[in-house]
Amino acid sequence: MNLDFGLESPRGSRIVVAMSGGVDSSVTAALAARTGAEVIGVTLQLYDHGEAIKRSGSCCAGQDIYDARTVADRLGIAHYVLDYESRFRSGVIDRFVDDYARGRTPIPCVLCNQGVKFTDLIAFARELGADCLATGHYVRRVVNGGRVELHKGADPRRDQSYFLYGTTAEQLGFLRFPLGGLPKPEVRRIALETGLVVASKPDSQDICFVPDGDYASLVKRLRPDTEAEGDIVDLDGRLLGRHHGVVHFTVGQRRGLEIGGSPEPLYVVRIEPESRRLVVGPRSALAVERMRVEQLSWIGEDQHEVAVKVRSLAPAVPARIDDGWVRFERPEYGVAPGQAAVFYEGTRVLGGGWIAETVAADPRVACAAAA
RNA sequence: UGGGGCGUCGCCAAGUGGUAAGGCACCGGUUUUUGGUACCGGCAUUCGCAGGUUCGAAUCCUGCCGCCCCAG
Repeated sequence: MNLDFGLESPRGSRIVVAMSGGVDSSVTAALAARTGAEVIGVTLQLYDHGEAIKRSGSCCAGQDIYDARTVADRLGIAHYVLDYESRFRSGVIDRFVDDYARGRTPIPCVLCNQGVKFTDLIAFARELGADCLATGHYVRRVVNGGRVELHKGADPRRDQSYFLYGTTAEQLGFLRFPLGGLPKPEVRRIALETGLVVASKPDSQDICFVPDGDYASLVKRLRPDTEAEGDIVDLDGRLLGRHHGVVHFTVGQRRGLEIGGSPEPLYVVRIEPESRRLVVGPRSALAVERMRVEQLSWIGEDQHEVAVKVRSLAPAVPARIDDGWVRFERPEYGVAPGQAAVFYEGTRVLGGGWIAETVAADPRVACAAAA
């Protein structure tokens, strides 16, 4: 286990640890403390004073902040709580909501990591005179010659590299991910051995700022227009039914259409926010042959032949990048605008960007899109 | 109110005397630091209604109701 955090001499160094109040970041703090370095835990208060207080296992609010503090006390390290609510609101929640209003499918975790967590928190850590910022992400930072690389976490079921593709080389130089080489059970074991109160706390899941997974309520509250009803049509434009707001749907989605009677399942093929129309079709209509990716960011050099992930859980598939367009070697299913495309070479993260538009493999669908 | 056809779960639909397939939808679970997907499980004591025949009917008979088509 790499316990020196990549520091010349841990003793005498200062490590800031981002503590969410969960098991992973708590163990990260524990490992940092073991090095003998001076460790400062920082917890970001990101949203919602009231509602999340009783809810545990979310991240960065109420009970979780309390848990982080308890762990910090246990470890005998300093602990700060930073109020980042307003920037989280504008940098993550507002964009999340706007994406839905535009018929796209947002992925807030990427924005949160790139903005609030890394940009802002790194700046704060530097102000504190820290030598590095450690987080509990399951990714690996590999120093290869003079170059710092970002790799997938060793535990394939835990890998979080998809959410971190936007990390810059400069940020990577300052970051440390001590859990990247560990399997989750080992992390829990360390938590138990260290006597952390969060040792058996459930893994967080869903969107952290959305209580009980009901993201639609939040979006509807902030953008009432997203709950306007609309038509559900097939690939030929025939009316099949009505829906209760585009906010409830994402490209590739099957459930919730409430349209029965067809011999095979129907999936959302396209969302047209202006007309509030939902175009649905069979699974074959979901096949995408290429997609346009915006705001490309590269950790290393850019490349053309890559493996690309279009969602967090999905094997990376071979593709070729040309001028902002990514062509899949084989059609990929359920590619939703608004999601991230992340490029890999083996376990190494090359970079990524936002999926802006897709071109269906089935010419019928492409035609319908043009119409 | 002449002729023909049909009425089985929310939708589509098998089953024509032996004790209600399947698909879609829906619901639940599993998986999961995004949304979704996928997978597993649940889902008609009852076949438009009422009688009758039979050991036994969704399946046969009679009547009624409803819908569709073709003619007028």
